[in-house]
Formats: sequence, structure tokens, C-alpha cells
Amino acid sequence: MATSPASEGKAPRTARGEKTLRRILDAARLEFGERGFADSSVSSITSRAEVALGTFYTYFDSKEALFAALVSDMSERVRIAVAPALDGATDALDGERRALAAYLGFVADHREVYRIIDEAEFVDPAGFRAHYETTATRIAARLATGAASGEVMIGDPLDREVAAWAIMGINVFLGLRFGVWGREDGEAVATAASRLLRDGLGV
Amino acid sequence: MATSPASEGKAPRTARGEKTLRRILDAARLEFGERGFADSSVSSITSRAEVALGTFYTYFDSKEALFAALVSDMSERVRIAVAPALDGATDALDGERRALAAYLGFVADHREVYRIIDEAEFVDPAGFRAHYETTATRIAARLATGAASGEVMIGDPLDREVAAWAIMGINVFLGLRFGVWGREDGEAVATAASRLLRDGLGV
DNA sequence: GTGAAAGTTGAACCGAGTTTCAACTTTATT
DNA sequence: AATAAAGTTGAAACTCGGTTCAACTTTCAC
Repeated sequence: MATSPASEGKAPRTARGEKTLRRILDAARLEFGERGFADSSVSSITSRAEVALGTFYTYFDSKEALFAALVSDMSERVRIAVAPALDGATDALDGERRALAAYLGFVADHREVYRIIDEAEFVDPAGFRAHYETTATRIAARLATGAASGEVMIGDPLDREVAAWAIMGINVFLGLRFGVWGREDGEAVATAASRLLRDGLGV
Repeated sequence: MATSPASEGKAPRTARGEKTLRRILDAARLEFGERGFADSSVSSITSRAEVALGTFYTYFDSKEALFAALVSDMSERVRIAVAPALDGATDALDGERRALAAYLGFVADHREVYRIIDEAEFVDPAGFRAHYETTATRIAARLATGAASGEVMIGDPLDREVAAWAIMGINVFLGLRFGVWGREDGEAVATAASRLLRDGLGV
């Protein structure tokens, strides 16, 4: 795994190169976010980045490789945006509420990120799967901790995995509805979802 | 809105035409499901359907129009596959459990449908949004009925909409994890999810 | 300051796939 | 049976964008 987002053996070796690579990545994030993969051309990306067409291939092997680099980057950005919200949680389920609120805010501010990760299902399936599996694993680990300290009711391992994927699904769909499409108050949505998650809908 | 899946003014007028249209739709469903929109060419679809390339344009204005027709079709298929499961439910939440189990079974048998609807986010955004908004509306209506008969705890309208989108998110993500990627026992998964939905994770 | 390495440029190459169309065949109508 | 309408065919026109590359410029190391 390359530590730089550039393709294998194409990492920049000077400050100038680093800056150019960053310009390309930023332009690509916006371009892919606005137009999607198919309608974003390498030339539209390089012209947005204000570099020549050929420069692109100094850092990436292909348009797909750029997209994959972006997916990995976006996956990490989501994690970094949400992680701090967990600090100061009163219990495990309060942590999930805070995480959702942070996620909704992040999505509303960065719709491109949401779209890029979604489109990865078709452009970079491995990256897509990696993103969701690691996210689910992270949630499952939080639930396991909460179960150990008696804050969360979880039975067998299947229950835990189902719960983790369910929470992830809730977050992503509320992100679509209330972050990407609408702009309702994220806190209120997170509170409503949290109540559902804690107490359920049963009487 | 055309009643036939063909493009405006291109509906078949003979039995032969109807059959040809069906062949194209079936081939397209499989092709798009296996390779995705970008890697499916009109010619790969027509050759799978065993019709000539030009025949395609007798029924569709473009590759995108075909995809859009398919999305609308698949959306309806999902609805039809899930609806009967609701009959015989003991209460509203049992209905949601049955619906999820039916959905998981359907997805496992028809991964193409799952993929086509997902890819619609980029190829046919209007169809994508229509699918999820009508599905959410349907779930919300069920919850409203359940609330009216005292089987479900729902407060204000925001709660109901959040719950509907949350349930949809749960279903879709469990469909991805346990229908498309894995083939675990759908009933067990649905039961675990249903417990979560009814009682929550709180102690 | 000098040579080597890194980075930049954009025209041109190239393959691929969508769409068109005019000739032809089959089906429906009277 | 004759005519019109519907449907089929596939070669070729057309479009488009990814990728290459050789000349050129900038930066780095000593």
C-alpha cells in the first residue's frame, strides 16, 4: 500500500510535485463529486487543477487509479471527521448518537465525499467494500465495549454484526436524506435516531 | 409516463416486437447487473439478446433510456417481491421483520436488481430518488398505521420519517452484507434486526 | 555554477462504443 | 393476394476521451 495517494512508483519527490499532486486530488474530488466518474474527464480535472493534461500521468496510472486513491482518502476523512465526536459520550449509545450527528454535519458540508464513496461500488469495488467493512468493524468494536460494560444489550456475534451493519445503514441513509438531499437540523435527526436505537419502536 | 418500458413513441405494436423488447430488457438486466453500466455496451446487450445492434434503437432512444426503464422496472419488482410478505403479520413490527426477510431472499436471488438500483444514483438520479422516496413513504405509512393501533411508538412526523429512512437503511445494508456479499441465513438476520427494531439496544 | 533528476507541456495517437440509415424481411390489414 | 406498416439488419459514420511521448523548464545536489 502506497503511503502517498499517487500510483505505485509515482510519488512526488519535490515540494513542487507535492503541490501539483494535491491540486489534482482537490480538483478531482470536486469534479467527481459534481459530475460523477463517467462525466468527469481527465482533461476536465487537469484544467480545473490548472495543470497540463500530460502532468496527470506523472502521478497516476489511469483515471481509475485516481478514483481509487480518492476513495481511500475520503474513507479516512470520514473517519477523522467522526472520531472526535465520540469523546465525551456518556455511554455507548450516546456515542453513536454523537457519531451520527457528526456524520450528518460532515455529509452536509461535503456531499462530494458521500457521492464518491457511493460510486466506488462500481468504479473501485475493493475500496468500497474495504470502507464499509472497516467501518462496520469499528462500530462492532464499540458495541462490544458497550456490551462488556453493560450499557448495550447484545447477544451472540451475529447480533453484534447485524447491529453494526444496521447502524451503518441508518447513518448512511439518514445522511442521504438529511445531509445530501435535505438540510434539516442534524441534531434533531440524530436524537430521533438515537431514541429508536436505544428503546426501539415497540410499545 | 409510458406504460411500456420502451422509450416514448417506441412501444412495440406486434407480438414479435413485444418479444424482442423483452429479450433486450432481460439481457440488459443481466448485463448491467454483472458488468455495471459503463462496461455494458449496447452491442454486448444486443448480442446477448440475440438481436441486431440497430434493433435496439427501435425501442430505446439511448443506453441511458434503457437503464432508466430498467430502474423503474426493478423498483416495481422489489415492491412486488416484498408486499406479500406483509400478509399475516401479527403486528406492525412483525410485518417489518417479514418484509426484511423477504427482501434478503430476493436480493440473494437477484443481485442484479440490487446493483442496478444502486447504480441509478449516478446513471438515473431521478429514478433513484423516486425509488427511495416512494419506498420510504410506504414504510412511513405502515408505521403510521401501527402507531394508530398502538403497536408502534412514534412521536412527531420527524420521528416517523427518521424511522422510515432508518428501516430502509437497515434493510439495504443488511441486503448488501447478507444478500449480495454473504449468504447467511436470512431469517436469522431478519430476526436479529427485528429484535433491535422492537426493543432497541438499551439496557 | 553545473549536471542530473524531477516535473511540465499539449498535440497527436488510438481504441472503443454510440448512433444512424438504407436495404431488406416479416406481419397485419383489407 | 396485394399493400402498408412494423420490425430487423449490420456496416459505417461519428464522437469522444484516455493515454503517450519527445521537447522543454524547473528544481535539487554537490
